[in-house]
Amino acid sequence: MSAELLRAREHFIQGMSRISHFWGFSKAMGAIYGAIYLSENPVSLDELVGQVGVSKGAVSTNVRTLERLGMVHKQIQLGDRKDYYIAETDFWKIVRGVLREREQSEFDQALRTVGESMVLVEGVDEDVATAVFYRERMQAMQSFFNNLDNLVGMLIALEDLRSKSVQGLFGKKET
Amino acid sequence: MSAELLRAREHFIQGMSRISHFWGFSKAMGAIYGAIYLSENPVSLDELVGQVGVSKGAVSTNVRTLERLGMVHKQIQLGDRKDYYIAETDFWKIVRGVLREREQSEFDQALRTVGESMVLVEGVDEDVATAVFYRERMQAMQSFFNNLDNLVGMLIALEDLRSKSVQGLFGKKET
DNA sequence: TAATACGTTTAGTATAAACTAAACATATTA
DNA sequence: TAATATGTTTAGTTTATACTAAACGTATTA
Repeated sequence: MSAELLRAREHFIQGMSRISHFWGFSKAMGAIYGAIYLSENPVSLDELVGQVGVSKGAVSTNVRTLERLGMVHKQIQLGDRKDYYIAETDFWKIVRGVLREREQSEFDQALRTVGESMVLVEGVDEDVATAVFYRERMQAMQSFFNNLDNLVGMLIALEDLRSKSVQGLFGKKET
Repeated sequence: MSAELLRAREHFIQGMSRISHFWGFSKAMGAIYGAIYLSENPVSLDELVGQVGVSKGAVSTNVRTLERLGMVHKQIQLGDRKDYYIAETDFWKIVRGVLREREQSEFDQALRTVGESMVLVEGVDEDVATAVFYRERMQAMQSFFNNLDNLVGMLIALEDLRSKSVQGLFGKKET
């Protein structure tokens, strides 16, 4: 492969690493996704080890996470014991997967914790003024998380619509 | 303050730590915000040291970040050299601030990197098939980031509307 | 001017995350 | 059955992050 293409690939993969890290995943995971994404053919684990330059163990665990998130798909080929991977290219589907897998459970946790705190404030009959204040604030916070939850739900729904070929909603700056 | 309230406060603050960490900030930052959020009166840096249980240096840097994000506001009181902090309670405003400060710059970076990679692919006249493939894939990725960018812009706009008292859009599950 | 009260910065340290190398389990082939 | 090829798990190490303790700078007071 020409030096230019190699550099382009390298640069792109670096960018994927950075984004991955930003979203709270490991850099290697982003790099691995990038490598798979820029492959015309399904990629084996050992090829990834060579291309990305991390150990087999790291590739194994990272690729498993990628699969769980629906970012790559395993492809077993007949008469070949290797696992091959291809990239999911519907990014909105990926966003849905990540939101469902991570954000939703975190949001639920947040809601639960705030709710539990509110329960703890119930039945306090000393420090009345402070208790009232706590209730108000916690209530406001809970309300926010509920709304955020709804908003994420709306986004997922919108993306579901979009994936069903309703076009034009998000295309303003499309290049 | 009663033991119940203290426990409620503690639990709430723990939750804020967790959320903070989830969003890629330090746990201490969330705890500090929680402590300020649950204070009826403006809180000084030294009070925070006592309440949250981290060092003065850590409080100093974390509270500065909180202020930069618009999550707390400094309040200087006449004839008092201490800085006091109060919590921003408009969470959508906070979301806007965080989006603007962090996500936007990251999105821009992502767009730039992908763009640069595409430039590197331009003018490759060997490996034509591969170059075409790279261009397609990178193009699709860039398109996605553009759309994401637009979507975030839409959200900020929606929240701006909401903050101008257009009600009912996000209230479905409000408690 | 010295002493005090504050917030900030810095050098060093602790901790958590993610990696490597190697052992391992399992399936396939010779 | 032994040897090989594969993916996974584990123990240990590296690295990045966030903290602590203390020095520092600056403003205020005595």
